[in-house]
Parts: sequence; C-alpha cells; structure tokens
Amino acid sequence: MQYQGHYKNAPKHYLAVDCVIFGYENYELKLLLHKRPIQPQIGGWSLMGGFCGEKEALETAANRVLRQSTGLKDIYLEQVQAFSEPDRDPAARVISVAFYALIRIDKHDAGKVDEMGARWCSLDEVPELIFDHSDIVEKAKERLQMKASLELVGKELLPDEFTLTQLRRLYEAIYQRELDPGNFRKKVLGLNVLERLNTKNTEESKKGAFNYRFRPNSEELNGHERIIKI
Amino acid sequence: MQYQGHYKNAPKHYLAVDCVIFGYENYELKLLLHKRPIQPQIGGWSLMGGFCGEKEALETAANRVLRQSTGLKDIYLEQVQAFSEPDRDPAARVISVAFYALIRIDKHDAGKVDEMGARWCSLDEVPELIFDHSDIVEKAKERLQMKASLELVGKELLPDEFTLTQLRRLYEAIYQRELDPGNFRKKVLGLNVLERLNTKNTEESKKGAFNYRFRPNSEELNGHERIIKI
DNA sequence: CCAAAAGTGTTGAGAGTACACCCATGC
DNA sequence: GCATGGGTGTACTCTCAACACTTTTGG
Repeated sequence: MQYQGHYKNAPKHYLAVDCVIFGYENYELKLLLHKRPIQPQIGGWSLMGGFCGEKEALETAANRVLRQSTGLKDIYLEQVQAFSEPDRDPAARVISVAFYALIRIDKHDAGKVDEMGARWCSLDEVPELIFDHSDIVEKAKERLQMKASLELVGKELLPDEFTLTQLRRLYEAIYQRELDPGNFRKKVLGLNVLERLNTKNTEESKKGAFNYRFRPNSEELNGHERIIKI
Repeated sequence: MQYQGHYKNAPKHYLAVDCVIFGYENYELKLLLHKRPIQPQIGGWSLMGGFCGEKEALETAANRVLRQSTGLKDIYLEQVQAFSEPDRDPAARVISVAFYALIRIDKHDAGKVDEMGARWCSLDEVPELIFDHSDIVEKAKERLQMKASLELVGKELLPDEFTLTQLRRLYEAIYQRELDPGNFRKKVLGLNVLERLNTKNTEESKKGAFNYRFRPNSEELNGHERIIKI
C-alpha cells in the first residue's frame, strides 16, 4: 500500500451488486424477487442484492448473494452494467453493478428462498420494483436475449435431459414470441451441440418426444452464428 | 439521508472510470493512451482515467475525463463493464468502470492531448498497458464490433462528409479484415441512412468519389439488422 | 376416429458472396 | 496506355420462413 497516498483525496463509495435471477418453469421465464427487508422502501419488491466486500471481486459478491438466496454454487453469471445515478438510492449514494444469473428452478433450495421472503415472478407480470431495479431488469433481459441469439442457452435453465419442444418453449419465453416448431428443430440440430438420447418423454405428448442433452465436450459454436434473428 | 444507518457497516471503495478512446485516422483505428503520471507504475502506458466524484454519475465522470484529455464535449460514450479484481491496482483497492468513446480525431484538441502526455496508438500496435488495461481494451473492442454490426457507425468517427470507401476502410479497421467494395456499398446504401451529396472527393482516387453524409433525421435501423456478419 | 404433439420435407424469397465488367482520370 | 479506385450488374449459394404432410398414441 505504499502508493495509496496518491489516491487519498478520492472519494469512496458504497458499492453493491444486484442480481437478476432468471429461472424457467411452466413454460415461463421467471425472476426471483424479494421484499426488501430494510429501509428505505422496506417491503418493496426488489432484486437480490448485497454490498461488495472490502477485498471482494464483484463477481464473488454476486455469487455470495446467489448462494444466500438460492443455496446454489457455481451459477452462470454475467455482468450487465453499473448503475450509478447519484440519487438512485434515496438513502445514500450507492453504485450498483448488476448481474444476471441463470438458475435451474428444479435444483435450487426452495427453503432458502422462503427464508428470504423471496418469490418467483413471471417475467410478464413483474411487480413495480424499488429504485431503478426495473431498468436493471430490462437491461438484463436484453443481454440474455443477445446471449441466447449467439449461442444455445438451456444447459443453465433446463434439466439435464429435455425435449426439443421444451427447448423451443424456453426460447419462446426468452423472446416472448412464437417460433416455428419444425424450423426451430432443424436450426438447433444443425448446430451440432445436442445429443439425442434413447429415452423418450411422454409427459407432454401422446407420441412421446426424444430426450436430448448438451453434448459433453462440444466446442460450442463457430464464431458468432445467430440462433434466432432478433 | 435518514436511513443511511442501515448501510453504515458496508465498506466503501475507490471507484474509477477508465476510457478506451477510439479514433480513426490514416485508415487505422487508434487508441488514445498516455503515460501514467503517478505511482504506481508511473510512466507506464495507460488508459485515460479518473476517480468518480462524490455525487457524480459514472457517465459524467467519463465525460469529464474525456473533456480533460481531448477538449471535446458531447462525446459518444458507452459503458463496457466494471473491473473489480481485488489486486488489479497494486496500490489500493480500486474498482474501475470502463467506457469506450468514439472521437473524430480531426476535431479534437491536439494541444490538450500533448499537455496530458498522450499519444494516438494504432490498435494493431498497442504497447503493453498497466494493470488490467489490456483486458479492458479487448472488451471495449468487442463491444465496438458488436455495435458496428448492429448499426452503421461512422457519424462519430468520420468527418461530416465522407466517401463510401472511407466508410468501408473504417469497417475494415474495426473488424480487421477486408470487405468486398461492391458488396459493402450495396449493403450500406440499402440501409437508407446515408445521403449522397453533389460534391466529390478526388484526393483518394483519380476518378473522384461522391461524398455522403448521414441523413439528418433518419430513424436509424429497423430493429437489429446486421451490417456485417461477424 | 380425433386431437395434438413429434418429426420430416418442400418451396420460394431474400441476403450474402464472389466475381466480372465498365468508367474516369492522373500519370 | 495503364493502373487505380469508383461504381454497377450478375449468378450462385445459403439461410430462413411458411406450411404441407406423415407418424404416433391417449382419450
């Protein structure tokens, strides 16, 4: 710390992370929200968040928040951006760095969620959120759409085995529009990252649909192929 | 500030902005760098940066840094992301939020640049940078490529009037590969955001090429059309 | 049998690519 | 004349979107 003197006139700031936690259930994309337990705006719907520790990377802080609220480790996390309007939090000047996370709802710890007073909300009916959290959700959604258009998402949101219809419904939830079943199937299989299993899922159709899984060591897509035109 | 008590146990952090300033000159994309005037790593090549003020939005801080180093106001700026590895700056724990800026080199204040000990470096031959600034440049470049593929950039980097060849060369510099002149021309004109002027530029060819400019109030592209497949 | 999802095939429109080709002009 | 960039046209390929059609099976 021998040089810190050069910085000592610089102001210091509260620094928080806010996590937009996406999950997929019942053909819907959902968001994990909770009622803010502290002032200001106590009781208002809020993203999961927390302060960044003294010597903690923001990514680490976001992972900590996720573990606390879902019990999960090793979650897929991506930084969205920093939100720094001076008055975004009326109580104090807090800069927040937003992340989005993709969660398998079937795997998460429902107990932890209850304990935090949290709830999964359908993305179509997100309640009014505190501060600028609605803006944060909007940006996170854009980023997720961008990611899903550049590579096949699903590993993080679906069970290990899934049908192509389930995958298509996930994409329909992400883009909030319908996709042609036949064309989606051809496009996705052409990417060569899925592997058909010999088992069938008969829960969602009479005929039964083959299960697929992500090929274990597929070297992902070549470059920047688009899955879905957006 | 009546609620600030809830936050008082949270640590406070130094918060900086670092600007990746892109300019275009002599068929090359360039970066404005300077020799760091303070310890640590005094004299090392560095991005333009500064601390975020007490009540200042990060975007405002970045604009301030830009004005100080180029004399320009109202610059195109986009946030890249926050960099927060605890040891990224060996002197103190500083979180940095990176921005990239697009500058018209012909318009900027060369005097200010000199005064700051700054230099325009070709993007192909960026020297070794301090801290994690090379990572920051890499991310900024990706973001610029993404932006340029989604909408026609140039307003921010080229003179008011320019030829299609100049625009193509800019894109070649951004993507670091050659583009077919005929195809580029057709694609770009099809976007309907350029307006042909009656003047010609004869400096770069014997025949002379028509000047174009961005149509004053064109409502940009429809959705997410791709200019260049990347 | 019927409805509904699974899965395959066909077709046409449009975009991207790789060129060939003429034009204008400074040297 | 010829090299160079400006500018246009063409032809092939590929992808995407729309939709027809067959399969399977529970009710």
